[in-house]
This record gives sequence, structure tokens and C-alpha cells, in this order.
Amino acid sequence: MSKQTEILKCDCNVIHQDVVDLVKTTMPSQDKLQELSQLFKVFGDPTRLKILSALFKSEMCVCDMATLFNMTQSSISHQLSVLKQARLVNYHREGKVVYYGLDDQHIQQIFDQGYLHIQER
Amino acid sequence: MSKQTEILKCDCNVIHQDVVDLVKTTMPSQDKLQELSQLFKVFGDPTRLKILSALFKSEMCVCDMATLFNMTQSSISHQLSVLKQARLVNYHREGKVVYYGLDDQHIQQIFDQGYLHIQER
DNA sequence: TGAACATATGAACAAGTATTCATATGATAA
DNA sequence: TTATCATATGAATACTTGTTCATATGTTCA
Repeated sequence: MSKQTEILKCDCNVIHQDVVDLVKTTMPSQDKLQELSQLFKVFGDPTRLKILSALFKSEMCVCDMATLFNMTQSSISHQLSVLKQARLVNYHREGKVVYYGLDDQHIQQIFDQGYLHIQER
Repeated sequence: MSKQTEILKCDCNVIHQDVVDLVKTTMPSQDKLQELSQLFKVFGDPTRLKILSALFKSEMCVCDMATLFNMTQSSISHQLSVLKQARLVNYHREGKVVYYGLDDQHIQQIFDQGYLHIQER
């Protein structure tokens, strides 16, 4: 609790303490910001957007996507695993082929939280 | 136009040509995807979200933000320049102090495009 | 069982990025 | 003009990330 424990990185003087205090009261938690930025980060890659955009139209297997985007199967697969971890896509296997689709439930949840919005599908 | 010019990275066989063709007709352009992912990337960092979140509440100077987030002035300044380039924030100088705020006009534009949505302000 | 094929995955590498440090710029006031 | 202060910025660094290559896994079919 001593002054020593609180090492301020900011080397400048506070200009508006009232503003700082006001804003502090309504700041989202660090966890919330982390979670939210994590989600945005997933959307922050053209390949992943491409995949999501395609899956909005139709379920697809990895091979379909690799062909459509003219990318390696491996690269698509890696990105799908990112999307899988973010629970944006799900999949079901039929023999050798794995079909990916949007995880509608979780995506709906994201929209329900109010951060994203899409016009038509 | 020869076969040689079109080198396919995908080493697997197309499973569903009909699906590929269908999806191809409705894919956003590469430019659009690039632009959109670029925007998401800006939101994909907790510090930048923190700044934006704060500015939603009140205009602030760099020093205020550095204090509030307990970060170096330099780091805040660097991130502000990213937000500036994305036209998410604007600023006006009053003497030595630079005040940052949300670029409401451009943000409104982004919302108008239908990608993002916020509940209250 | 083993060959063939779709997909997954670990390691390596190149490219991108957030922060820090040092310093520059721009403004004020003495 | 010079000192001071708020902010900006370039270089360096540590870290993250997207793709590729090689290979593993899992399934089908002969």
C-alpha cells in the first residue's frame, strides 16, 4: 500500500483528474477488453474473413475452400482451427471429408452481445 | 491463358464443384475483405479498445490516458497514431495539450456499413 | 492389411506488431 | 531566447502470427 508499490509508468502530470476519475468509473474490465479484442483479432485476417464469408453461403469441406481461395489445404486447415477455437465454426465428419459450417449459436450470441451486426444473410 | 499460368496451390481434388461455384458468385472482393479485416485488426488490440472505450465517455489528452491506463505516454501516442490513421479518432490542440476524441462521423459511417453495432453510448 | 486420400498438426521461417528508449517537435512562459 | 512541458516519432527489441513443409491421423476401399 506504500507509494513504492504503485509505480506509475506515466511520466507526465495529470491534466484533468476529474476526467480521469469519470472515465475510470465506466471502463470495461481488463478481462472484458481482452476477450473482446481477442474476438476482433480473429476477424482481423482476410483469409479468416474469406472463410467465414463463404460459410455464410454454404457448408464446405476443407478441399472446397482451398480450391476456391487457391490456397494450400494446410493453411486453410490452420485457420479453421483458429476459427474453431473461437467457436465461430463447427464441423462434422462424413467419411474422409470434414464439413465446416458456421457455429450459428455462438455467432448469434456474439451479435446478441451487441458488438457486431450483419444486415442480410 | 494456358494451363501453365494458373498454378493451383490446392493439391487436393475438388469435392463439390457446385458449392465452390455457388459460393464464388457471392464472395466479397479481395479489396473489400482486405479493408474490412484491416478495420477489425485495429479493434483487435486491448490498448486500442481501452482508448476507444474511454473516448466514448469523454475527450481526453494523451497524459490523461497514460495516467488512467498506467502506460507510458509514448505507447499511448503510438496507438493513437494507429487510431488516427484508421480515422477512428481526431484531435485538436490547445496550447501544449492535444485533446483526442472519437471521429464520430467516420465511426457513424462504419456503423452505417453494417459491420459494427453498439447498444448505448 | 495396405494403398489412397482428406484433413490435422508440429516445426521453421518470414513478416508484422506493441512497447520501450531516446530524442525531436511544438507550444508556453519566464 | 531559453527552460519546461506535452506530445510525436524513429529505432530497437521481444513477441505474435500466417504460411509452408513435412509428416501424422483417420477413414475408405481394394
